[in-house]
Amino acid sequence: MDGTRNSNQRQTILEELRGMRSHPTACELYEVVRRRMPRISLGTVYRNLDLLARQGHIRRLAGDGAQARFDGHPDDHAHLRCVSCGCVADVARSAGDRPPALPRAPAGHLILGARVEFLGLCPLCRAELGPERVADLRRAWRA
Amino acid sequence: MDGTRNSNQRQTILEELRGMRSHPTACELYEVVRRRMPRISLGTVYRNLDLLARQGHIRRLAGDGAQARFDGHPDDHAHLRCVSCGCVADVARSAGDRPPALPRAPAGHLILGARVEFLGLCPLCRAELGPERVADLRRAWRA
DNA sequence: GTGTTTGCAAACGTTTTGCACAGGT
DNA sequence: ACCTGTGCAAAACGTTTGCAAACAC
Repeated sequence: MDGTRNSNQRQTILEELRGMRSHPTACELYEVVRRRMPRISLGTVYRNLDLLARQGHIRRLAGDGAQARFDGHPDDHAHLRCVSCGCVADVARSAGDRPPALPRAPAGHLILGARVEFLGLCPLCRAELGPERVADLRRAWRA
Repeated sequence: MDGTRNSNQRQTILEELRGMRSHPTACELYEVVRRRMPRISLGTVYRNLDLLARQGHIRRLAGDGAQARFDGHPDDHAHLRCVSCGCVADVARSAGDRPPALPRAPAGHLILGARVEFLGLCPLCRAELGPERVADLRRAWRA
């Protein structure tokens, strides 16, 4: 029917990812899984994360340039990404907000959903930039 | 005051990026700029894209894993990213939709705005996956 | 003149891939 | 038994960095 089998490795990777509330990179998850399966390889972790993401069981958060991060809890929280350094923080989802209406898909495409990502500054970058730069950014975003 | 100078390279990179409606990767932009400045180096393109993004003049779109893409028109259109292959298509912004309300920022953070990214399937991946897989994805996203 | 920016090339870290073998069904 | 999944290591890829020379101010 499907061709995909339930390997121990895949199950363990999924369990461990589900078990953590953070958004680990592939390497971080590799380290965690390795505690239960010392002989697992990094390549296997990558292959399975890719597969699981394609099947929609987990979500891949694009790292802002370099590392991708993975989210085992696709639906409970929103993310706030620092526009300066790219780091990600969780944002509590408030009661009122609802997903944006889905637009009509361009020809041939299919729209499944929407992801809202909040953009801003983390404490470190905010301090590093200083008040003037921060004011500049606020102005730029207001436009 | 600022320390940054207006190099020819930086100006050209910004002009070319502003001149295109797509979301080129650094390499693609490098190729384009090279037609005007044959001796420019890829490193310079990266350095300037990074600088311009930090200053808020352009926006870096996190590639869904690998390449980062850059957007010279920060505000006119929404993006539809294929959850399978990661490619990006433009979506016309319809009149009704407005940016989601901004939540309270976690301590120390500053929220500047929100980006909505639609997720779905491009025509190629939709065909490649086949009706059953597509139905699975629809179900997974409805949850 | 001073300090930023560039070109070049080498280094870096992440991700992917080829292959022989192990493992699930 | 068949064919998918794995471990391993090497390669590929995007991106960053060190340095001396070039340039903007």
